[in-house]
Amino acid sequence: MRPKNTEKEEAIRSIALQIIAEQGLENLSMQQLAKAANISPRTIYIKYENKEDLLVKLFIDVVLGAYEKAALEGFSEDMAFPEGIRKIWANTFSYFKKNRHAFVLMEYGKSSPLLNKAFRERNIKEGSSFGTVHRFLSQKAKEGIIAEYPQKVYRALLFAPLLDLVHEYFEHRERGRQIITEQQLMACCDTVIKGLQS
Amino acid sequence: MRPKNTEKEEAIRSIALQIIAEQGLENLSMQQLAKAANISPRTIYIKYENKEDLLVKLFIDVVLGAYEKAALEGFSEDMAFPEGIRKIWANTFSYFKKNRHAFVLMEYGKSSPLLNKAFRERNIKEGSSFGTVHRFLSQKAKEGIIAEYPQKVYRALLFAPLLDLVHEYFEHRERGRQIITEQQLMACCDTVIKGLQS
DNA sequence: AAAGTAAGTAAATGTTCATTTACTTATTAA
DNA sequence: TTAATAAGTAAATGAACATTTACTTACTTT
Repeated sequence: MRPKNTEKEEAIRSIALQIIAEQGLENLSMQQLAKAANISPRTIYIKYENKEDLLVKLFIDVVLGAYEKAALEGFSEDMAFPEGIRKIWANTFSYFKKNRHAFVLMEYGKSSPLLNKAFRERNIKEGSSFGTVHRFLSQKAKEGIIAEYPQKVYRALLFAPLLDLVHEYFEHRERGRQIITEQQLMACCDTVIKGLQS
Repeated sequence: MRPKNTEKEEAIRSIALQIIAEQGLENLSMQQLAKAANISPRTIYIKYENKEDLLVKLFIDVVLGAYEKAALEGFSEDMAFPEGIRKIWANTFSYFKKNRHAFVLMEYGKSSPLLNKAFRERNIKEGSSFGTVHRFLSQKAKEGIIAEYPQKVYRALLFAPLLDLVHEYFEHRERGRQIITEQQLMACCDTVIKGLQS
C-alpha cells in the first residue's frame, strides 16, 4: 500500500489557513486551495470527507487544539491566582504572534454557525476545553481569593480583553505600526486581575 | 418617476441579516436572498452596486451605526466614570437582546477581511467611531480617576468582556437555558470598573 | 390623458463551485 | 518480481453562483 504523503496534508492545512486569513472564510474554495497547494482537488477528498469536514477539523484540531496546548504550557492549578493568569496571557500572546493565520480562523469560530456548532459539540464530548482553568478558578473562588462568578463571567473578564488585544496587535502589525507591546499587554492583565481580586 | 419601494429595501436588509445569522456569511447568496425577500435578483442591484457593497453597507450603516447610536443613548461625557460605563453596558445589552441578527454580523466584522477593511476605512473618514467615549476616558485619566492606558487597552478592558457575554447570552438563549441575567452582567461591569479605578 | 422614466421582473449569461469519474502511480507484502 | 491496493491525478459533471439583458409596470409631470 502506498503511504499517505503527510507533506501534502500539511500543505492543505497551512494553505487553507492562509487563504482564510487573507481572503476570508467566505472566499475559500476547494479548487483554489488545491491549486495553491499544487495538488489535485481529489487529493483533498482523500483526507477530508468534504469542505465542512475540512473546515471543522482545521478549526478544532489544528487551531483550537494547538492553541489550548500552547496557552497552558507551564501552567498549573496550584499556582497563585495572578501568577497563573499571567502565565496564560503571556503564552497566548507569544503563541498567536507566531500564528496569525490560526488566530483569524479562531475569530471565525465566534461568528460562523458551522464552527460555533463544532465547538459546542466538542465541549460536550470532551468536557469543557479548559477544564484545568475551570478548576483553578473554582478553587480560588472557594479560597476567597477572587469573587464568586459563573465560569462564563470569569472567561469573559479574563480572556476576552486578551483576545481583543491580540486582534489589535495584528491590526497594527499589518500596517507597520508597532503599538501593543508585551509590557502593555501584561499591564492590562494586571488590571483584570486587580478587578477580580476580593 | 416611479418611487423606490422602501419596504423592499427593508426586506433585503432584514432578510440578509437573518440568513447571515442562521446560515453564516459564507452561505449567503444573492439569488437565495432575492427569493427569500420575494423579489427579483435585479432589484437588489438597483439598491446596491454588488454583493460586497451590500455587505459593507449592512455592516457599517445598519449594524454598526444603529448599535453605536443605541449604546450612547443617555450617555454624556460629564458622567462619573462608573455611571458612564454602566450606562453603555446596559444600553448594549438591551439593544442586542432585541437584535440578535445584527450582533452576528457585528461579530463577523472581527474575522472577515472585507468587513474589517470597511470598518477601518470608516474610522479614518469619520474619526474614531466612539469619539465621545474616547474623550470621556481621556478626561477621567487626566483627572486621575483611572489608570493611564492607550485607548486600545481601555476598549479591550471595558468592552470586550461585554460583547463576550452578549455572545454567551445568545448561546444560552438559543438552547432554552437562561443563564446570563442583567444583574450578573452589571456585576461583571462593576468588576471591570474596579480594576481600572486608581 | 399621455409621455417620460426609474423601479421592478423573469429569464438568461458565463463563471465558478463542490464533488466525482476514470484512470495512473508508487509502495508494500507475498 | 509481481499482485494488490491505496494515494494520487486530470478532466469532467451538474448545480449554484454573481451579475446582466430585455422587457414590463407604475408613478410623476405636463
